[in-house]
Amino acid sequence: MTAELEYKYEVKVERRDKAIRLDAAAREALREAGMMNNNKLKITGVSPKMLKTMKLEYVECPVLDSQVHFVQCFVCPNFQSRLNRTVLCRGAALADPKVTAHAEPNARSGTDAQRGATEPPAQAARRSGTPGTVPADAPSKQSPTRSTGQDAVGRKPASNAHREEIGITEPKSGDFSEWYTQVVLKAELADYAPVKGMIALRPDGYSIWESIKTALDAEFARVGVRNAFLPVLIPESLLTREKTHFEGFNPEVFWVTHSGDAPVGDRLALRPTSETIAYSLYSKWINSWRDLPLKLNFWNTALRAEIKSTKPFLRTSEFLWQEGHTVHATREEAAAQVESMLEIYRRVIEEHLAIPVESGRKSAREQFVGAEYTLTVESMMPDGKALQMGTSHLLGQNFAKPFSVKFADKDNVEQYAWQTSWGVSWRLIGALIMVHGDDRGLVLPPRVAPTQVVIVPVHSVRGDKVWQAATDLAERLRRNGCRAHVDDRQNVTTGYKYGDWELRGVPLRVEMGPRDLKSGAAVLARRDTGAKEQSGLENIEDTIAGVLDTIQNDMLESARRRAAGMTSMAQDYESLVSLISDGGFVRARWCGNGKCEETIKEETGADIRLVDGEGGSGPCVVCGSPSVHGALFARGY
RNA sequence: GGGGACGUAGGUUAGCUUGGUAUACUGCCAGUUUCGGGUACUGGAGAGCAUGGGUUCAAGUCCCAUCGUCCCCA
Repeated sequence: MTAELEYKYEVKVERRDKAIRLDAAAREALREAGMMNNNKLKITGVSPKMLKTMKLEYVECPVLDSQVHFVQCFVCPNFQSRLNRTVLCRGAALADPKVTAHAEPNARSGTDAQRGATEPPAQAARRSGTPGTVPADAPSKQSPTRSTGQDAVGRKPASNAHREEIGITEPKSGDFSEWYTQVVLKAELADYAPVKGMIALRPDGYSIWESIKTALDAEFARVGVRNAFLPVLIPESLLTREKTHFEGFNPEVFWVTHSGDAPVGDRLALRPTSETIAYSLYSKWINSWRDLPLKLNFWNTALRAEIKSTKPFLRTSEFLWQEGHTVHATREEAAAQVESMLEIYRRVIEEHLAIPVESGRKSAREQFVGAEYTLTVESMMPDGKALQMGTSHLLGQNFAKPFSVKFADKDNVEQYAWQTSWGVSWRLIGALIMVHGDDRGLVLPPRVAPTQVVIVPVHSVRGDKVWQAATDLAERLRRNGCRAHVDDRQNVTTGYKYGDWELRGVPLRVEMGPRDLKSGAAVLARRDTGAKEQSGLENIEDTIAGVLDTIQNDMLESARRRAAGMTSMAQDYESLVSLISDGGFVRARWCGNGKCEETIKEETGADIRLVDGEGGSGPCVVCGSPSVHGALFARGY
């Protein structure tokens, strides 16, 4: 009996009438399944407690459809008395549509029931791991259909799905936003944190940030900027001191209102930016012209509530950045500082991140709240939207006055100081991903790549000749100042490794196998172009250094070409509108009037990314009045 | 401001219509095997189903509420 019990029928019990009824078909089915013996019925889906406490009234016996199913049955000697629960069945459910049935009331308890209780057959079956013999009658017809069905519909897609799961499933040219998110997550640059709009930076992501930081620090040092640190909490009174500035940030400020359970007196803001706290301190630190210029930079995070549309690196409620704050004796000197910081940004972004930028001034509408003017570097993303890469502000004396940043000049006359602030954030990482990434994932320029070269030993186990050669090569490369890594994982295949490192954007892969060793060579595979070439092992450090340089340059060049292809020129308003809808930068003349800017914003969604005066003079594209402002329009992030 | 999707093992996910303590893949661990473009086999560990209520003998499944996340359009 045991053997016959492991199969396919599920019997559901409902409360309806007072009787248990099964029709002939159901009885037959149950009998086949061994669930019914004479008038003794085994019922599924009933808890012991249920059987104890309720009157069983109605039994349905739908035969399961096409799935392997675990069916539980209960031996029901007497529905009113105590019943023991036993597991009887396991196996493929088969066959026909529902058989709803009615049968004799009062199935009564019997010795079977007791036996079943003590020795549940199917548990035994389960333990032994036998899937249960399929009864000959039921399955033969359905079985082929079902199995092919499963193979076609279930199995194959499952394995495909797995493939896709590892790599990037969305082409860059498809749903760009989806592609971007996948690259961020799967290349393990960052992950979503439990709080909305916040992300965690993983080692590779942080490493890129460190590269940016290192590059900028070197440039900052060159122009006499030193690093320092400021607290994250800013008292409300300070934050509100410069009205315009505060109003610009107010909606985005996170407030700390309690310490423990006790309310704090003055609310404390989590810094949305540090101007206010910095300058309140600067006023203490600066007394005379001899204290100037004061040039400090702060590497920290800023917090701004992004309630809507957050995106890793591009719009996050907390972001890593640097903010520089300098103080000067004259406006000219401050203005020069603003220029030179912008130039530093341009150079670092192009030389290290290999992203071409446009630079210019923000319109009054777009500039930093509290600034006299704002300079900006902007880049075009492959989806046709512009991204602000960095800004540099001339603050004039707008903050010096409310914060009393004053100094005694050489004539001992008290003067308000002239100030600047400037910053870039981890948005640059977002730009890096978007500009260079491809359908296989991340593509990193060598200068900022956490791993510049990955060496994959082929046909190799740890400790053998090939492995030794790979390890030696890595050591040579490291000594040569190259970030190299040997992927000697034993549990994944070579092909997997290739795909894995491509996803992560490693610029150069070196393949070394027995064949290569024999010929004293290795294969170099470029991430950016996919090109493979053989290289002799002699002086391979130099070859690789050269290839990395080439990659770095090529990436900038190809990004330039793509950017150039996304910049167009509009002579009149109609062409401006149509060009904007195609995406990319559109250069046009603008009279400088905010109303014209507003019109374009409203009708096309594009704003003025920057004004650089290029393109000669002529009529404003909107109002036609004479203009000397050449401007770049685009939709933006 | 508007709209949509969703919360079940580390990840992806089945189950929800027709309530009966959960499916598979992947990843992970151990071992064998493989390795020149995502290897195969065997054996393991791993979730009580976002949270709180309610209905019920019984809730991942039904009802109510709350919280949270993601995406899209302005």
